[in-house]
Amino acid sequence: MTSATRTLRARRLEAVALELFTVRGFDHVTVDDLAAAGGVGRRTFFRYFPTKLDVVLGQLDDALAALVDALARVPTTTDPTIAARQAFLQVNAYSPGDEPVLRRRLALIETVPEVAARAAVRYEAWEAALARDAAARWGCPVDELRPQVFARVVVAAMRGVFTVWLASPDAELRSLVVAAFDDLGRGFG
Amino acid sequence: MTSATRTLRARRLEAVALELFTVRGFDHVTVDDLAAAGGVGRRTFFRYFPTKLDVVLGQLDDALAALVDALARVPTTTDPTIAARQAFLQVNAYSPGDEPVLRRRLALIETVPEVAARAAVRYEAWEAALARDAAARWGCPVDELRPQVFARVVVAAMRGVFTVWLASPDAELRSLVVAAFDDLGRGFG
DNA sequence: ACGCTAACTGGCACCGGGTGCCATTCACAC
DNA sequence: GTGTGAATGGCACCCGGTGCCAGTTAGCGT
Repeated sequence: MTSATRTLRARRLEAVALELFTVRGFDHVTVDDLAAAGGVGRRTFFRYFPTKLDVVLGQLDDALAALVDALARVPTTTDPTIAARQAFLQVNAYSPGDEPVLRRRLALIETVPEVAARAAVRYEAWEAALARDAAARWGCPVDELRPQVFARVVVAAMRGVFTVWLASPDAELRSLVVAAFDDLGRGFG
Repeated sequence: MTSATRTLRARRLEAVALELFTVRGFDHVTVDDLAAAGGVGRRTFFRYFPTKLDVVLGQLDDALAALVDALARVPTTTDPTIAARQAFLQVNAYSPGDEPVLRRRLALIETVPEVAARAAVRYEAWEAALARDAAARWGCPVDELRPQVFARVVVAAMRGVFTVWLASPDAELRSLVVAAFDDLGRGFG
């Protein structure tokens, strides 16, 4: 099987799974269901996805890679907050056609606690990347309070943005991101 | 069985479980082990703790209640950031004797991904409480961007504080909390 | 002291997610 | 064709979690 076929199957499985999840509800769909619906054996399913939960979060890793990339592109003299803002604006530049899928995904993440939990674990990698970047820009050790807090705070802000965006269909993702980062820059005092 | 006996058993189970977890590692301890070590049936174990994971997070709920309480005590005219700072300082006022236990707990939370995930779910309740409080103080709807971001950001900052505190044995928890909230108030710009 | 009731207990069978093992199949090279 | 390596998927198994139910215990009124 070529790697193109592989990602193809993965995409098929993912699409079918998301469909089933949104229709029947996450925990009323067994892995056997997913495998059968994807025309694949249960054992094979677990070779494509490490976990039932990870089907929902599929491309989060790609997004992380994109984030790291975008951060690296911002000049090292730039302030961490500005840099992070830039990076997130780039990463979240979805084409309008992708937004419905994104909405579905995020809705699942927010609705199903287990999936939310898994997402949180995934976000830790984001936090680590952001902390490293911020520490480099500030010229301080990574394990100091400031970069550690900064990194977690940025990811948290993005979560907040997604929540609000999900709740209000008319809101524009970009402007929410900008507003959130403005708050972070100015401070809440 | 009196409720006093109940919490007593729960405490015993919890203590034994934490011991086993730190010695053998979280996923090399089965629930049967925990039950047996606590001198209790497996089925009964699950009546004390809804999940193996929740054994580690035991008193987080009490802490949440304490937080809500502390927030309610701060005058409504006070700024949300100040109010949250106050509240967290109160909630995290551990007696020196409790710190070792707290350290163990937090270490487990940071080390074992599944536990971290569970903790993240628990923190959502904190975020909701903080968002409600902040919205009330700002006089805006809860579902707006600012309180939503604020709430998540505050919890994130606390997570950062715990991480740093855990990594440096000499650091004082109180001063870290203060420093983190100072950053939030001033902003990172 | 006696029995009644209600709560607590824990065994048992079961489900669903996840893994190791292994025989089979398939694509591709020679 | 034949051999080789990867992908497949069936099978048995482990573990966390739940419903069910029978046995035990604690507390109460009489």
